[in-house]
Amino acid sequence: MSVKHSLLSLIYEKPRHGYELKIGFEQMVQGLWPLNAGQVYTTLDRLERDHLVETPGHDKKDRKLYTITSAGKEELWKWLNQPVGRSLFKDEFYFKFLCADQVSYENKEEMIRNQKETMVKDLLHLTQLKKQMMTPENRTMKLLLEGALLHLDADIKWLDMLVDNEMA
Amino acid sequence: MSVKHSLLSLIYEKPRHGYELKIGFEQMVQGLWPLNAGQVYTTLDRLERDHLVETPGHDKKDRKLYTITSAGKEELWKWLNQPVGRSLFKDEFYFKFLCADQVSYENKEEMIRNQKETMVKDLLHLTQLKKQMMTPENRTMKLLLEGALLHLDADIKWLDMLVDNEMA
DNA sequence: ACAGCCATGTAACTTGTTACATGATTTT
DNA sequence: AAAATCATGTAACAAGTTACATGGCTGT
Repeated sequence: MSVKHSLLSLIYEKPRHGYELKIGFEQMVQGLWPLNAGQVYTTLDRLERDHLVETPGHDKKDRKLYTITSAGKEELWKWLNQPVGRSLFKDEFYFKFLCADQVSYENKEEMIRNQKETMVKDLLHLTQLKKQMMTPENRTMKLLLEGALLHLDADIKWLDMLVDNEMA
Repeated sequence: MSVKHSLLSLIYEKPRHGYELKIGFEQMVQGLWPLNAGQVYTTLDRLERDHLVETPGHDKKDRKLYTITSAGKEELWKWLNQPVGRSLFKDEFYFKFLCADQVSYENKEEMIRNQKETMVKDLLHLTQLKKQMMTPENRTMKLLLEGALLHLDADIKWLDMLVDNEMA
């Protein structure tokens, strides 16, 4: 969603080199968002091009150290304060369902079943993950997981409701 | 999220020309997702390049008529049946909040307040919209809106919970 | 005549993403 | 020595998005 801004966040914390950012990112998202290493470098190139980060020097092992610029900080604050919108179609499933309606899709029930299946899997996975969040530095992640689990609960109920409605 | 597939859906229904697709799209999403006319044409070019649509002829007013190919239909069915994933970071706000945590953002409360504000606005807007969905052909949209409203309710409550938690 | 919508398109750019290449260092 | 991980990068593409140009048609 915004690899770019997450890298800015990590660099803001302290100057880092490319690989360190990859590791930092994965820690931050608890491996829930796999990131191709290459993407770190392409994104860093673009950040540097836009003067949001700089590379004033290297570390002892000659790895390029990225630091955030003042423009970079501004961009980061701006992004953080910008509310996210597009309530209805933020969730792609709504959009898919609308398209299915448009084409009078005959397989809506299977579609819903598939969606529910992955959501139930996610529910279990995130529940597991939440259990592991016991230290204070995991407090935020735990809050997010709680939010996500509430979402999933609601979604699954809504999908059940949809099925009832489809059969009527 | 997938303009491409929505255009396929509209073309599947019946052959259409570019502008008709723009109008169709906007009707479909009830204007909730503004679409630049140009995007229709760039997307159509790419669909044609990938042999998902064809332009076998023109209509009376010499407008290119797009029709869906069998490959296009397959692609559409595939997309419809593919469940959407990435539960946690599907919602960009979660990700933002994580980044805010990473940088020890001091303005979390404002961030949350801003987010809540737009969500409340959305809530009102979508509630209005839902009231207008009275005809049978609006049945699906009404269901989506109900889902989205449940989501918004849950989100707003969660945001309130976050604020409490931040102050503790 | 003029405003406004109908209609089509292009050039340029952003972000995300992958596949692949390459070599160093560390662990087993 | 072989395997794994550390580490950096490039080329290419997908999808979204915008600004802009252009001209026709329609109603007032």
